[in-house]
Amino acid sequence: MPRVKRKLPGFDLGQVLSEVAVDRAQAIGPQIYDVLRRLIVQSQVPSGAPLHENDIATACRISRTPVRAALRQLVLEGLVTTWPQVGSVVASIDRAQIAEGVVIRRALEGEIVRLLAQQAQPDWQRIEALLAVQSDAVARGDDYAFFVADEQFHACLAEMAGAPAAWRLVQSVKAHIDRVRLLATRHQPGRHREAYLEHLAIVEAVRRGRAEEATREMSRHVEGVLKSFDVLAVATAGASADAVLKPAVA
Amino acid sequence: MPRVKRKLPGFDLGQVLSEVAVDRAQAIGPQIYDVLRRLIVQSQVPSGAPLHENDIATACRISRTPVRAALRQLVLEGLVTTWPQVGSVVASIDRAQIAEGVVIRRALEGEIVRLLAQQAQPDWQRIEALLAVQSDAVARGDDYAFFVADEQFHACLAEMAGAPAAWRLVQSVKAHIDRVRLLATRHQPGRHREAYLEHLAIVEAVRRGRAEEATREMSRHVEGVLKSFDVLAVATAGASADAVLKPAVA
DNA sequence: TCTGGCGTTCTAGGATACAAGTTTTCCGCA
DNA sequence: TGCGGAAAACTTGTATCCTAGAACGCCAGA
Repeated sequence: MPRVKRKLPGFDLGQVLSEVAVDRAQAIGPQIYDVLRRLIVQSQVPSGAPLHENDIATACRISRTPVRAALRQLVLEGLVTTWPQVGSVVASIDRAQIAEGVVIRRALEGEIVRLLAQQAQPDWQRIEALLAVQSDAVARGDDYAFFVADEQFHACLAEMAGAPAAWRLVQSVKAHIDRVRLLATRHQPGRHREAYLEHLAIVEAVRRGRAEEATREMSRHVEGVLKSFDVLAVATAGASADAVLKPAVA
Repeated sequence: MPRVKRKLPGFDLGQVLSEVAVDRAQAIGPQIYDVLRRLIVQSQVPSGAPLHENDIATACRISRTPVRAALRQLVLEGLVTTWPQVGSVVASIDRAQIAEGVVIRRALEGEIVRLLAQQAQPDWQRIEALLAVQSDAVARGDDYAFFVADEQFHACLAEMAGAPAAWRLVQSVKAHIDRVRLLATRHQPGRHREAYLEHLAIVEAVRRGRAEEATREMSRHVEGVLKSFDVLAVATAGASADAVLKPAVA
């Protein structure tokens, strides 16, 4: 079995990338990185899809050099797998990785809300505004809007806790987790309302200065993705030979 | 004032790199990354030293391509700063960054020992062996040997806890912390003995299954670097215009 | 039909060439 | 001597070319 398929049936990377407009006045590498990362996280480029440097370069009308830089960074994040002299593919999602991501987020974001509850003087207005956006997104059933607001909410907490580096680390594991969350969304109609309520609980605990409670609520919140994974595993079982999720037993 | 000095007085990168032997049978980029990272962490290439792609490439008898790959990765880790069209330098060390590194390590490694104390069946023989090496290094006053054994000790804990991704994240912040520790070593003659005793305390707590105690001991342990930073700040105050440490007020 | 070997084709890695932008240098000039 | 300012000499960023190695496909042989 080849490690990298030439083409993934029913998927055309060139078509997905054809609308990408690169700004030649800015550095190209980071732009390609941003585009590819977003496409992978939102599963517009599915697991196992080949990411050949040449294909991407020609689709975006640029050379391979900035494409290589972007792919290397995605490899470091674990979103892409590259086999030397063979090719690159979008990494598949396995449960162990998600589970460890949960451990990492629990540790880091738990610490973030603990710091917030203990010492910082949060900008409540900003948090309230983000919660309002989430509430609105839930009411409208706009999953993508909720996803964006959720990202901003967590980033806001980290920023107010004065932990920018911690947030960068969280982001690198959050990418994998978000892939699962976004894929599972349509199988979990009520999940976003749940997540919103968990956010409320976290904020309430922080507001009252209850560090331990805030940490506990954050743990519960980030652990939610494990359920999403299992829902997704059931929903996609046997759906396709090119499994989105890596089999539990490799 | 230039953002990147052409040359740092009293320092010759070419000389440091002249002994580097690249294995043309392996990928070159990762080799250069490893070399540069080690040189920076061990302060054999000091803060502020220029890292021009061409200099490195010619010194190692290779092209700029793999050098660029290595530098990009070091930039992501925060060990190198690159200004577009201007140049790259070894990043300076500032206290806020170290402090946040401590927070991150406390969160992640605290979680690691908590997991170990709660569930895992650690390989005590391996831990004991590493502790013995440390004890030996302390007795001989071999700072570098202790550094290596310390790295292995922490890596061992993470591995046994089944948290390889968490360990990778720890490593990325540990690099900055190690720079401080290694620089401060000669100003803190008893520090390694202290660190060894802290390791013992951590292991003892884990062995007894006392998760909270293990976490607390790990916190104390990783916080030690803040003292090292302050010792170093005093020792190097006014030592040089090209400060190793970034001034508290930028 | 299956299998094994060999040549073609494709891939990423590295080297080299060129472009765009910044810093330094140096010369005319007051 | 001090000061603009233009040009030279750097830098990193991008494009293109070459190469080693892996996978595919064809074909001969059983």
